[in-house]
Amino acid sequence: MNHYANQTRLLVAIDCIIFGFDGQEIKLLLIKRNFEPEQGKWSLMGGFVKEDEDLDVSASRILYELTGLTNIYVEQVQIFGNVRRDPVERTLSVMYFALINIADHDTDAVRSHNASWISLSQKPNLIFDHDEMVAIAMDRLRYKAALHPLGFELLPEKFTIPQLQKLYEAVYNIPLDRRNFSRKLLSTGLLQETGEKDENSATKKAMLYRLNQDRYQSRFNAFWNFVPDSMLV
Amino acid sequence: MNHYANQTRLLVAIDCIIFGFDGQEIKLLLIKRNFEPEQGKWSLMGGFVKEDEDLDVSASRILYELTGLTNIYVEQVQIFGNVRRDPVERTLSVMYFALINIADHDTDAVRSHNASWISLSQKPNLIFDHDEMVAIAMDRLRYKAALHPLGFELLPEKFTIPQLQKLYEAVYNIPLDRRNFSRKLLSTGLLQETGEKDENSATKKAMLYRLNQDRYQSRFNAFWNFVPDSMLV
DNA sequence: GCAAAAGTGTTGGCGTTACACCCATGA
DNA sequence: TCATGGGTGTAACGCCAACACTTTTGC
Repeated sequence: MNHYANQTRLLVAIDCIIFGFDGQEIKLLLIKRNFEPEQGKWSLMGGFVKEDEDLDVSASRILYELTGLTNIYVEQVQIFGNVRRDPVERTLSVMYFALINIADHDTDAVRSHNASWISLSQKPNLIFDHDEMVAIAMDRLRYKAALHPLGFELLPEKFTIPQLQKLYEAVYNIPLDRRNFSRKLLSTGLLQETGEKDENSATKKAMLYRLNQDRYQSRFNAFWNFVPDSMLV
Repeated sequence: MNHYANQTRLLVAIDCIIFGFDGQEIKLLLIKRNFEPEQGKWSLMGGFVKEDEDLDVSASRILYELTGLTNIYVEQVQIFGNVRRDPVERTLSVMYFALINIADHDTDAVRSHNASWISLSQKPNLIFDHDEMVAIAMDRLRYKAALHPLGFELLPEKFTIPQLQKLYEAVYNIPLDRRNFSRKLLSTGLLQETGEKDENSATKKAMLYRLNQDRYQSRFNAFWNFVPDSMLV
């Protein structure tokens, strides 16, 4: 037995929801399509899965093509499989979400793909079911970030607590108390002091921290709420 | 443009992790394969996605074939896509988990598929990557049940609080305090009294409740911890 | 010195835990 | 009437939201 007979084979694509953070707002990396179908419209970055390519590898390849980055944080969210989701031909789509630091990426690669960073609040309508994908990815981000310390991938390697707070405020669109946020975060023991300070500040310079990767991996499931319960209803 | 040229098409299967509860233990519905490949070994229930079938429909069809049940609680977990996960031929597999009340299902359909309910503690090794799928599904169940009131699908329509407690104890393999469990649960307002009592008990008969479906839907994300934080590390 | 941002302390309320106690049932 | 399991009460503790105060920096 070396193959399954009489079974349908289907096209399988990857679509990437790429989140970035510029210090103020959550942004999405979107492309204005200069190819068919739906040329001229906005969509997520995507591509077809190849014959000999694991799904995760495929997602990483597509992200690399657009951003020039390897070792990005990616996470499979779900697969979309409605028969008529792609009007050209039935295509399944595995949705991945990625978190990257906007400052890191390769601007040439982005430009050559006709892509741009667009804030969530100004997102245009996207093709197919891509709007729904973005909504689901955002929900996932909120859900996870409410329970786990998340989002370090969206910041520089060395970051300050106020920067991380800004990120959380952007994710949930609410203000958080500076003092409580800081204490809760430090109590996790996830941050290592670098001894340096943020020179960009015009006033008191905040301490720069680095993520303790080992502890982050091992204690990821030590749940932890950054957001008041009332937010999550 | 009516199709995508020069792209690989792939086999896509569904595999179902079917959880049940018998009042004491969490069980899995597994089949002893009387067909190739891997005839004679144990596996999850599965099947190929058809040409004109949405993924969720495909999962429901496969569950119906085995259990005779419709309107089962199913949830897509993730897609497995490693190139060599199926030794016969590359096959992607979309993993679904289902929760059903063991007492409900169609025993003839189960028997004709050579399937059995097997407690997690006695699970045999399964084919391909199905062991990994079960582990991931169990993690998902634990994760969700820690945050949301979950598992009503595993119980009869009318159930007692002690029954639900037994379920939670089985999911986490830990004892829970009867009194605290009961109060926490009632405080959610998710349970409606039926006025009836459980006649099966030999001692004091517990009150039977019914799930308030509307409230359950709308407040699912009102997070809620049944399990001490220490369990979740 | 002043405004603006960062860091440290203190409090009260609320939810959770860990118990003791009472009730219903059948043998 | 006793054993078993179900239901209600409560006190201590800990966490967290809310808010006051101090420190650093540049103009």
